[in-house]
Amino acid sequence: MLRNSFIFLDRVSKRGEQKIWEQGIHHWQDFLEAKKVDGISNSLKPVHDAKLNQLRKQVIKDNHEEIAKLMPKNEHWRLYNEFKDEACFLDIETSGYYGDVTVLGMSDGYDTKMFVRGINLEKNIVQKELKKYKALVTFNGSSFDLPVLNRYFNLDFPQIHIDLRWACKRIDLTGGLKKIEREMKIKRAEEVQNVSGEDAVLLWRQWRKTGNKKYLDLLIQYNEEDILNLKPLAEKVIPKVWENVRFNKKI
DNA sequence: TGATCGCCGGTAACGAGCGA
DNA sequence: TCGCTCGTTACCGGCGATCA
Repeated sequence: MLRNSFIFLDRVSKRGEQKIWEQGIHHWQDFLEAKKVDGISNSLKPVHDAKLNQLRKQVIKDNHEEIAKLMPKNEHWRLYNEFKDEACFLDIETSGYYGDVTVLGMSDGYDTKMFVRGINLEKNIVQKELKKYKALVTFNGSSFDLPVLNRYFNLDFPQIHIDLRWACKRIDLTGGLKKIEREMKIKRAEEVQNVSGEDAVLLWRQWRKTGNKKYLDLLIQYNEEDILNLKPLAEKVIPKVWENVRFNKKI
């Protein structure tokens, strides 16, 4: 997917990328070997060649931070296959509209780690955990989770960031994570099937008020379900988005 | 090589929609 | 309800293709 992409080249739009593919140039190597590419001026071709070589080097070095900078943010989903084994599926709960972070869940797709305010949700612990990953996968994280975490902990996120909300939208999947999960037939544990983001706020308040651990456990389970479902969602959605882009079904 | 024309990308403004 | 980002649209400037 990554090595078939040309979208990161200056003055190459989605339509421009289609035109490159239509000329039989499907791979970076094809582009580098071509003496002339229609739609690319002779003066721009060496500039693009240099950028492709630069990106190729960063891929060989596995330098995810540089790759993240070179690829437009809204096209980071194209890096999923390259980095899915080093990706962190992440979701947060807060105490209200853009309030304090109460629960932070991270998963590598197999194991989950939960961080709870007042227990183990501390900047240095979170920072250390985040550093293990080269990519972050969220739902609406670019608008919510990452800005909130940034404000709460003053953290930077140099990783590749794949926001599944926008990947879903490209294949006409809208309406929030829970609705999309149902449409994609991704199951959620019965106990938290009817829990919403607003309920998560209430669960936190109940836990703080009563000290009854059942509220906290349910909140943690809800967050855990969110992050565990992000992986199957990415696995289902990203190949479909690529198919749309690659075969010009919808760009 | 220079002139012309048309297309395409960049940018700004605004709206939509999602999270808790 | 608030804050945020992305998508859409319109406009403008620049680039590329073509021709003489």
